[in-house]
Amino acid sequence: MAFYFEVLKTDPSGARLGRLTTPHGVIDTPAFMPVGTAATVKGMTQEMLEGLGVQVLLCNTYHLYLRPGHEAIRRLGGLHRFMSWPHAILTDSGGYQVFSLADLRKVTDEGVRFRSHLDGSEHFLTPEKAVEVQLALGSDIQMVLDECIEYPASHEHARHAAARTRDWARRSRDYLAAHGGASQQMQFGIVQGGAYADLRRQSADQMIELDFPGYAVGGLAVGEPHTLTCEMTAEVTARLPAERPRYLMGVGKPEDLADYVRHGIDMMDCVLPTRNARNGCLFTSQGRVLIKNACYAEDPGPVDESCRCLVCRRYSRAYLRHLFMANEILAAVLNTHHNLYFYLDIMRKIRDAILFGDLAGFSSELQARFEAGSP
RNA sequence: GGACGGGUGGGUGAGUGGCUAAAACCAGCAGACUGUAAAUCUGCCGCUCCUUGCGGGCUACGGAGGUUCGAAUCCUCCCCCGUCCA
Repeated sequence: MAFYFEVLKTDPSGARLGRLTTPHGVIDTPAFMPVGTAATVKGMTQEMLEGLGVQVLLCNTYHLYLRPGHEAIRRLGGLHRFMSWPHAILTDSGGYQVFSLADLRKVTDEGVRFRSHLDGSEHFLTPEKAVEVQLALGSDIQMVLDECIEYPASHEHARHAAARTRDWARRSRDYLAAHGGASQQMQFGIVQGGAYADLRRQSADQMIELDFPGYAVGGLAVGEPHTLTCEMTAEVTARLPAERPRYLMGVGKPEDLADYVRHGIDMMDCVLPTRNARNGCLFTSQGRVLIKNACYAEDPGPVDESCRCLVCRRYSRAYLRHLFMANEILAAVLNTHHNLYFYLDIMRKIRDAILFGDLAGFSSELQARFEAGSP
């Protein structure tokens, strides 16, 4: 079996230490997946990512379908070879673009009509098409097309989106099976339901009924309070089968990662470490450092005293600020490197904490540090 | 020496009588960023006062005068800068 998920240890909190085996390597869970939307984690080379210990990347169906085109990538030997990433890849379905490109699309039961953000051309993304594109890309894990909605949203709207997501999930599953893809790629169903517990439970049950090899919780972290994100997540994970991986999509802030894990989450992804890095926001053990702040102009110290990453070991805040202010490309590279290291380091510590039975302690320590504010 | 052109807030540079503390961009200061339309976006950006308000006062478009109810904008002289001619 090319895919294999095992839970090695379960914490009393519900946190799980696990291992997801894919044709392109093992993923130690709980795992954080850097976002490489357009087949690149902006600013990072694949070698750098490997050096950081990244085991799985997230890439995007919608973006790669538009450019360079999934067929081109197929002809070039698939996404792994195309982007020279021999490790695991999870592809998102384009469901998030239903949310983020709300002005450029129209959703119907059949699918989503997008007007390309690149050239205005029209494209119709159906659940089947999303599966087809992801098959062409050859990712290890593919996501079903879902309808991610905004927060706040009415119960009615959330119910409709969840129902549509369920229908799309069924179509996605069937399409993959009909094309013999189920043995090549793991397909995750996505639970929706907005901020409504009853809808979340219902959506979870429906996804379980469809019997996916893995499940995702989508439509969260779109503006709602963190406690609500946790509540919704808990509603879902309480019902999901223990032996299958759970992926909370699009989270989160560093200080919140352990909370999600404690609610039974195995996988997460987020643009925060990479995007914020490019915008000059560095995550540290003492809180956020906005490196462009004037107070760092002549600060010879490292970004984070207690960080062991290459950037913190070698460069000063003053230098990083200079690079940022001067609009140097290296600023994005170094900042991204640090932030990803920071995230992956937290995940490492989380896994250790589960192993040693002290996740609660680690979690509150994380929260406390961030509440203390910026250094 | 002469002829043109030009001197605007930290910079570039709009603005040719009131709607102008003065466009826009840059620089600077601060903030945001959660399955990436993001190396993006937002706010502030003369000084000052307070009852922080589409609030008051002061200063400001090379300098000094003047015209006008009102001038960065018109007039006079002066000082600088550029180009060209001697």
